[in-house]
Amino acid sequence: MSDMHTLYAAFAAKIAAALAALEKEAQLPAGISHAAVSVEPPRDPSHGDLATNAAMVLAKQAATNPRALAEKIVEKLSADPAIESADIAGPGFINLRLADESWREELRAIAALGADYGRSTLGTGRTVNIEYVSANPTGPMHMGHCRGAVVGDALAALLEFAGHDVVREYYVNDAGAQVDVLAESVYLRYSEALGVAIGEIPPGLYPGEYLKPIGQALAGEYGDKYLEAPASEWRGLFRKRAVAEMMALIRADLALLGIHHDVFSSEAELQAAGKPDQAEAWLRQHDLVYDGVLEAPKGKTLEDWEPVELPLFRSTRFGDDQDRPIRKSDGSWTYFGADLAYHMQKAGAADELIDIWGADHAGTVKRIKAAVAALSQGQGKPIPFDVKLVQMVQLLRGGEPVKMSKRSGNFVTIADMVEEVGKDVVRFTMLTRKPEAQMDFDFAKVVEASKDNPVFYVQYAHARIRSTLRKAEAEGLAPSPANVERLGPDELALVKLAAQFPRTVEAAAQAREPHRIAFFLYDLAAAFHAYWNMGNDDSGKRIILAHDPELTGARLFLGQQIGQVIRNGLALLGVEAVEEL
RNA sequence: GCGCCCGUAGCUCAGUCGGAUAGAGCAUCGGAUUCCUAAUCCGGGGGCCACAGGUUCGAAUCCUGUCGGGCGCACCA
Repeated sequence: MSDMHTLYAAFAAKIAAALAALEKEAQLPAGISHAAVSVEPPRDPSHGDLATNAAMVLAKQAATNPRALAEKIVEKLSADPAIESADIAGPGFINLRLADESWREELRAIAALGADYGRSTLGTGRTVNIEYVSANPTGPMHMGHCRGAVVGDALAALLEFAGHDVVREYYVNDAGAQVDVLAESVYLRYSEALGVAIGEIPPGLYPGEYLKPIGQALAGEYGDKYLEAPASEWRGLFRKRAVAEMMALIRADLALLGIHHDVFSSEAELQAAGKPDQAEAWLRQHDLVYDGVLEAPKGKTLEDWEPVELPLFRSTRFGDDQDRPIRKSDGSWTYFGADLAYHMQKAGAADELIDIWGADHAGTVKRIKAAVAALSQGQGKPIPFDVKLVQMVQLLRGGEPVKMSKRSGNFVTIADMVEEVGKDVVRFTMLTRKPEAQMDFDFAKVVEASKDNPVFYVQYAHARIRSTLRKAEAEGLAPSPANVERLGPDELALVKLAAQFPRTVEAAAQAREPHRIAFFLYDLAAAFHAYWNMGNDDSGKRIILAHDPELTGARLFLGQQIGQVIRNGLALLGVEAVEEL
């Protein structure tokens, strides 16, 4: 389905046609760029329904002044019956007022497209791989993972709705030192299950209770077979088993948030397949990796620092502070060394890559972007690659910071959080802020069902609509498009707002900012609540009017479509559109 | 010391590839409920868009610098 079905796109096309006609008549020079021409609703509704800056941005190239050019454009547009008026305002804006029928047509379009209203062809034919969460498989998901998980998931849904093929991917870091520590921690629980007194968990190991069941399961399966055995005999087995169990735990936590990935990629498998070796060989051939010694860090003094020769990637060529090691001194891969190979693997099956990272990894963005650029260009398939950084969330309860201690394994888990405030509140709250700004998450505020909480506000608007439709049905009244011409200005104003949904989807997808959907829904809900309350002051403005089934049908139809748009938007955010509150 | 992110109303935040008189919620003050869900609505007050320069027809938005907050800064991930 073409995005030309939406009203804003259709009028952008009309303006383009007017400009083309002027070119043909040599009123405009041919071949000038129209890229800066925009068609948007003016901030002030009294200016009209649509405004374009075409005359202002083209005047210089056309060697004329904006108002003179605007007059010519207006002349062309005025011929269109869908355009009721076209006026020139301010420095050269062209304000258009559309015929009411245009808005009624859009209302019918919402009904016809239903759940597909707002879907775009923007990304058709492009596969985007979006990697998010990728938490280490060493324990349950905690709050530190939550925002990135929600933002990544909403972005994936948004890009999909905008026409892209989307691959939701999770990188399982099952090859580093941390999973050996995990294996040891599980071994301790295994011993414990066999009756060994383990006492305090030694520092450096994972102390969480969640490892106990794995130790017990292993004790049940293997008895005391590994109790006296050297680590070399059990480490691999325990590691593999522990990672599998942790990933099951993590998937369950993600499911609580409504998040499901398409692909889980294992770092260990990547290394076993020799991908990092291949990348290193190529980089060395092209003098992008060399053996060298790093300088001591500047900002702080490290007592145990000593110079070591390592294979270094020349990230300084790409604006990084220093070159970065791809292997450790024992020959094993650094995270970065494996990660660059991993990104090439992803690039093989996608046209674009997006990573969602926590802000604490900001320092590593330059090196990975540099490596991906170098490798993908060198291999003849340069790939757009975007790293979105998600800022920290400060957890509060009634204004006081929630204390967390990593050492004791005492942290706020996602499971706790979803249980306490609910999936919808967690998701919506995380999406009502732009990701690159820090945010506070206050348990006390967020569960207040009315005050500070936009989730309920939007859901309430939807619930009101559904409730009205139920009540009307009980009275034998049904929504109908038959008499939409009886809808008045207050009602068409709602349509005008809802009609911005498709362009909001496209703008949000292009900017990769799912939070714009959340704010749009808030505005639409507010407009509906205001409309609703008109019926409190003037009973003639209520939706259900027993004496006038035709007008009632038209208003119910309007409400039905507003509800549809709210549902479509909430679906992108992964928030439920409730029937009642 | 260096890098990245942020700085908009008392508080929490929006602000469309630069566009017309900078918006919303909370808080505060004043109103609306015999009536489709008042978990809602209507109205008032509240701003040197951190500061200083620059770019241009036009800057909260782009550039430079300063100040303030956060995050990070050897073979951790």
